[in-house]
Amino acid sequence: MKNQEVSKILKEFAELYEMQDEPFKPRAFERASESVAALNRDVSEIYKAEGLSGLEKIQSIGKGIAERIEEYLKTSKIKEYNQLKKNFPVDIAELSSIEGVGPKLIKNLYQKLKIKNVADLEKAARAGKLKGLPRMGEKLEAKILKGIEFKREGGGRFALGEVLPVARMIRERLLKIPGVEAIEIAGSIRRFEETVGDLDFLAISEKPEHITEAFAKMSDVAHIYASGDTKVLVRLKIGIDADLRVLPKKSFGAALQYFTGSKDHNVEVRKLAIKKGWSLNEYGLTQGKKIIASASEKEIYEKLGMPQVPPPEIRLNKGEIEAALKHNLPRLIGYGDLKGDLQTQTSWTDGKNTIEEMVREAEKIGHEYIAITDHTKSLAMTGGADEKKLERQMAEIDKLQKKFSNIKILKSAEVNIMRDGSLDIDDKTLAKLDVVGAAVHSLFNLTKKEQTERIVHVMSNPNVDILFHPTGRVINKRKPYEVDIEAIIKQAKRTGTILEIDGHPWRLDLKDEHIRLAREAGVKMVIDTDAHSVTELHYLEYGIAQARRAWCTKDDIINTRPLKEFLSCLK
DNA sequence: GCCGTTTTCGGCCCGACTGTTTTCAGTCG
Repeated sequence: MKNQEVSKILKEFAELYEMQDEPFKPRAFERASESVAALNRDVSEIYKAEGLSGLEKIQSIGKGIAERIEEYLKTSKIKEYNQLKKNFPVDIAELSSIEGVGPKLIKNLYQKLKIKNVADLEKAARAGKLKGLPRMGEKLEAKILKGIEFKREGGGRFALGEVLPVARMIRERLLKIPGVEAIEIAGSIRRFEETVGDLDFLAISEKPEHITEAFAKMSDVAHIYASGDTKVLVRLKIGIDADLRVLPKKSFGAALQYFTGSKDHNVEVRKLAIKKGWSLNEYGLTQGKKIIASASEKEIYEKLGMPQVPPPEIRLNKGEIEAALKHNLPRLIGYGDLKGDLQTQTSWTDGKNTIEEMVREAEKIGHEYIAITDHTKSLAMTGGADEKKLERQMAEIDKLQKKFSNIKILKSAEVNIMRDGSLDIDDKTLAKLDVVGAAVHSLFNLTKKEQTERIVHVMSNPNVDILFHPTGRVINKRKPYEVDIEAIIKQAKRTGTILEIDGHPWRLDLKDEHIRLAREAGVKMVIDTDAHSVTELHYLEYGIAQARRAWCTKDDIINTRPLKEFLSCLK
C-alpha cells in the first residue's frame, strides 16, 4: 500500500536534486523510485519483516535511500525532504506533468516568477511573461500553454493501472472489518475504462457505522469531504477521490447496476423499465412500492427482458442492450484465455529483470510461450541491441530453454522503424528470430501522410510479424502520432501483419474503437503486456479489457491459441 | 547515491530533437 507513496516521494527527491544541479543523485533516486514501483511486495511489509537490511536488498536501494524510506515509514515524513521542499515549495509533480516542463525550467519559474503550480504557470504564459526567461521564446510559451490544455482534456483522470491496485487493496482491507459481508468496486473501474475519475466502493453490512468509520480513518486518506452513516467521501493521498456507499443485502444488485453505469447505458436500461410501467434506481426495480427485483444484477436484467447480462466493459450504450434483448451478445474473450505474452523487455535493455526471471514468472502465470522483445540499437538510451547482441541473446535463450520444459521462450525483438520505413536490424538477423515486432519510437511529428507511409512500408517486410503499439500514445501524456489507422488496418489485412493490443496501462494501444475496426476487417490481433518487470507481466487484464470493450471473442486474438497454432499464424 | 565476472573507488545511458542561440541547454525516451 505504501509503494506508490514511497515511489512518488523518491521521484520528487530526484527532481529536487536535479534542480540543484546535483550530479548522479537524481538518476539514483529515479531508479530507486522505479524499483519501488515495480515491487510485488509492499515496502512496509518488507521493512516490518526484514528491517533496514531488507530494504537494502531491493534493487537500486542502498544504505542512504533505505534510511530515508525507514524514516518515512516510521514518522510519515523525511526531514531532508522537508528541507529541500522549503527551498522550492513548488508542486513539482503537477508542473512536470506538463509536456516540455522539466526540473530546470521549474527552478527558473519559481526563482524568477514565483510560479508554484500549473495555475500560476498558465497565468504567466498567457501574460507573455515566460519569454523573459533564459532560453524561452514565443514557441516554448505556446507549447506550454498547449501542454496545459492537453493535460486539462485528460480531466485530471488517473490511468486505470494507477488506481486499480489501490482500489483492490482497499477492498481487501475493508473485507476484514467485522460485519462486512461484501465489498465491490463499481464505477469506471468495474467497467475497466482506460482512465478513472474516482473510486467507487459498495459494501453490504448490517452495521454500516463500522465500515464507514474504518474507511474514513484509512492511512491513505488525505482529506474527508463528508462522512455519514452509509456514505463517505474522501480524497486519497495519491490525489484521487474515493467514495463508499453501504447498503443492505437486499438492494445490492440494484446498487451495483446503478453505480457501475455507464450513465448512457443506465439511461437506456431505465427507459426499458419505464416502458413496463416500472422504475429503476439504486434500491431496486420497483412497481410503486412493490419490489420486482433488487438482489442481483441478473434478476434485474432478466425482468427487463435481457436473458444475458451485458458485461460491465461493454455497458456503454453502443448496441449491447439491443443485443442482450435478442440474446445475441458475443461470448467475449475471457480473462484467462491468453496462452502467451508477446512483448517483454529484460535487463538486456530497459527491463528490470533477467530473461530467466521473466520466463519463470510467465511460467507461473501459466503461459505456454513468452517472446523476449528487447529494444534495438537506434534506441540508444536503453542500450538497444545491434545484430551481434541479438545473436548473443539468441544463444543465451537456447541455453536457458533447456531449464524450462513447460514454456517456450520465443526469440524476438522490438525493432525500431526508421524514417523511411526500413528497420535498424538487417533482414538476415531478423529472419533468425521466431517472431519480430516493429515499433515507432522516434519522429512522432511527421505529417499524417509521411507517418502512414512509413508504417505501411514496414508492414510489407516479410520478417515483420507484429506492429507494436500502432498509434504511439501515452495516456494523459502524449497524443497518438498522426496516422491513418484505416490504411494500417487495410495493410495489415493485405500483408498478414498482426496488430498489437499493447496492454500496458499507460499505452492501451490499439484503443477500443480501433480494435473494433480491425476486428470487423478480419485483421489478426494479439494482446500482450509490454512488461518491463515481472510485476508488469500481470498487466494482461488491461489489454484483455480493451479487447472485450471492442466485443472481441477468443477467435479474434491469436495468442489465445496454443504455441504451434500461434506460430502458424505468423508470416 | 548506487554498484561491482576488470573495480569497495571511480564510474555512472546517451543520442535526437527543439528552440534558442551563434555553440548549446533542456527535455525526452
